[in-house]
Amino acid sequence: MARYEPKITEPRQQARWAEADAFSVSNEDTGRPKYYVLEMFPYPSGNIHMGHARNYVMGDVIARWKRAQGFDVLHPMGWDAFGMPAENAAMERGVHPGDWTYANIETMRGQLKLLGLSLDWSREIATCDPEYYGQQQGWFLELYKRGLVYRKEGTVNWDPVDNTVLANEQVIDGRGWRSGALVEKRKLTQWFLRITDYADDLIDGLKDLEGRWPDKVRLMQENWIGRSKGLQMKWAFAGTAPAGFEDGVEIYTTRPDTFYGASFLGLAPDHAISKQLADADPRVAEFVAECRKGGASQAEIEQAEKIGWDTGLKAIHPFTGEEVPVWIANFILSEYGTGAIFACPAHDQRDLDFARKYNLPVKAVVRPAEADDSFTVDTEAYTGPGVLFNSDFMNGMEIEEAKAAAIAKIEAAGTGKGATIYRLRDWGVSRQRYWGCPIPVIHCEDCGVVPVPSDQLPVELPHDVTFDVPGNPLDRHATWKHVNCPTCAKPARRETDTLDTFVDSSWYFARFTDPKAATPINPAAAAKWLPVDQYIGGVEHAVLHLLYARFITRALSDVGLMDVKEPFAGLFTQGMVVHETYYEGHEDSGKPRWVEPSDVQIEHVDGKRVARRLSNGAEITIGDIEKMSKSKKNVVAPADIIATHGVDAGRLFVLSDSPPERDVQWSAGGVEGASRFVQRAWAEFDAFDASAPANADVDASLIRETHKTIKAVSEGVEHFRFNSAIAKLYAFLGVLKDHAKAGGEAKKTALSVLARLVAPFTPHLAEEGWTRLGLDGMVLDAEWPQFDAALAADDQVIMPVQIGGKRRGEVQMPRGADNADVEAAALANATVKAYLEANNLTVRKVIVVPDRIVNLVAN
RNA sequence: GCGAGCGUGGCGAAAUUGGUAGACGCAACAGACUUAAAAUCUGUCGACUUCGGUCUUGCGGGUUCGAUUCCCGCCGCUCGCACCA
Repeated sequence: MARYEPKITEPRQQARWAEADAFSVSNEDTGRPKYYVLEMFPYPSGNIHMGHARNYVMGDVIARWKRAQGFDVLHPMGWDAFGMPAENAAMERGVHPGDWTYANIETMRGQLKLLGLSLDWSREIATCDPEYYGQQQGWFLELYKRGLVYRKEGTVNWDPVDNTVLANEQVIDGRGWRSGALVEKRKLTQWFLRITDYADDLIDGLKDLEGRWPDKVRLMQENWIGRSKGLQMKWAFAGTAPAGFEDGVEIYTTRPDTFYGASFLGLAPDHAISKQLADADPRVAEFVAECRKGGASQAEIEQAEKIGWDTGLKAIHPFTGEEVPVWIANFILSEYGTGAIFACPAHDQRDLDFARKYNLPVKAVVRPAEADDSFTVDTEAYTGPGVLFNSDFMNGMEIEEAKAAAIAKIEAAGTGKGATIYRLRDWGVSRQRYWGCPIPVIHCEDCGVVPVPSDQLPVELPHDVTFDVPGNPLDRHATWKHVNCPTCAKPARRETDTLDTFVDSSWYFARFTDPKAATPINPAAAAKWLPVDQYIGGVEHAVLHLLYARFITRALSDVGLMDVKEPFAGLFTQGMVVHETYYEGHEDSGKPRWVEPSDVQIEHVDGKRVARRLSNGAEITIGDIEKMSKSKKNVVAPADIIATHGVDAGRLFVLSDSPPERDVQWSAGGVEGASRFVQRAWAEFDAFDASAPANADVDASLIRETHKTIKAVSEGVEHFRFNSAIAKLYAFLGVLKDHAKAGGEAKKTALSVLARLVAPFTPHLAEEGWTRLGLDGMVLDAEWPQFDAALAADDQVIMPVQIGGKRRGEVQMPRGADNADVEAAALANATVKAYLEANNLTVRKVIVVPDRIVNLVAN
């Protein structure tokens, strides 16, 4: 028997698919239902790694499976091609970012094609292509016209390593999401997109995604948007008010029920009043400066002590008329709410810590239902449910009731009103970088901000730029920014900021529906294909890309460019590919020398795993299992696996070992197991003998097993349980082996089912098997097999007999047997009888779960 | 601190309306084939056992005829947010 040679068969089948142009899909109506499956497109960093491979293979399984079910499947691929690494390469190696990017795309496209993915390459796009970003500039100006884009001076997050501004979503633990540098605050005039206009809709829309998006991602978005309902109101000052605050100071609270526990007013150090006082008094200025010192990292915030400054100002309590002091406090954020609060120490831990430190009053106004009015608070604020007391008109009310009453009273007085505020900030999209989409506006001294006329789009990046000094190459380019104003023709200045690359990826899925359209989006094509039915990618984009894309989809629909609300009807977040690490030296000493897996051999000594370097035999340390990364050298390249085991084995392994949402641990043994599967499956196809006679007994059993397998694999694929589906396929191979004597139609059907069921996972093997069976055409065009429910279940079932919940015997019964018959059989069972007698038990009750189990309750 | 998820053999894991715990794979061990090794094939593979059984899904309780699954309380790990009023 010939060994299966992936090196020969895989290129052969890929050539057949290419010859047939099998994966190009038309926008014409075919009468078939549509299905759009998309994986998050890659940044062209240089190589396709195992993480990419797992992601795209998952998408390919879905795409091939849906195709077999008769759908028109759109499965495109492109490149998220703008971004900092290209500029870093330019700085380090003197190559042009564009040249570097396009060379990487070339390499990676070749690597992707090796994977045998059912991709429609005719729709390929790269976001750095002027054809793409020019259309992006087009819709950007549409949003500008509608007021969804604006420019303002504000405090922004400045990444001192990448020399650019970052959006809030891109700052993690106070550090740049890409560079890891500590982010600084700077005042700059920047472009913003009004994502906050959509805050409510973005939260409310999450409900419709229930069941199709992971709960975790929906929750993260909800928390990120951070909607809270409360009261915004002014507190008047007693005596002289700060200039401009004669009406009082505006505060925000979610706990208006605790008004009577108010102890002081707190202002953020950046609040306008704080600044005014700081300008007048150097001691205040010094205090404010002190507040700014604390960093933004976790540890620093946890340790940061609450500090305050008594301004000497007094504010008037809106209900009691009493005067309360006004403090500047470091724990109050200027960016949230109004940057000012009223503090109720008894029911807020931060306020309490502060009040205890500065000896401010602590008055409890909410008590647990079971406590009485003597309830007080010591060092722990009471934030639980309860009843109001010490609160005049609110006494006896529950918290929610009291909130409503307090808001109503303030609204009646006209000093404030109920308000909903959000944690979400508008999206700052200006980047002071070269390799991005130019913001298509011109600054004219006379006319102000002037959009570039549409007939002058795209605004293309200049090619001749230098990276020898820090800063924005566009800004220092000799000629590019000097243009004449489109309105008055006077000399003017082109905007030199480029757009955040997350803008590029916020609409690419729509562009894929007609990537050559003369407008950003072809409405008919978008209507045909959108939303994306199944989107697959990493969970790290839960509040970045996935939130931005939902926003842009809504915005583009609102300006009439398409008509879609949610871009991704279904989302799946897949786990990473991880690998053991190996090193010489001590990790603790800071200088581990990482060793590549290809240079490592694992031995078993006294039952323990010991690693040795192949090259010199030295014993080395086995480190943690971590995400594959170049820095730790625990990388296995897809191309190497393909060369040694073939694509199909690699595809099978990344899906077989762990549930798709969990990390999968790459192992040499694991992929060898997958490779064995491919060989064994081929052996079954290859052993097929069309002339072998039918064999009634064996065939009947094989038919049953075949239908069971169809059922299990179909359900596994449907519910993203690829590992379970593959386990069933392994088991089916065992069945085929056990039924070696089967013949005739039953055998042929079983094998043709095997070919179709493995096709999403190991498509090349499937085609080879299909051809070997003498079947026409390609598996690719074959229908997904259907199972017969009656045949997918055994006609005889083994039912365990439990006594008191412990298994004591079993009876074999026909499927669907009457409970009475089952009970009789169980009681008549010799083993069961013997046990009952030996333990002197009498059966009191019998529970029969049809086709499952019998439980005898006895004593 | 707040929120969410997870915890099952030596390892990755199955067991989705409460019904035979450990499917399938890896590793390991034994055997066959081989001059030998690899590959391949066959078998064993949760723990203890007086071979009758007993115990076993992080720990402790509870509900139930029956719990990996539901409830309560701990312990541990992972992820997200983090002074958000």
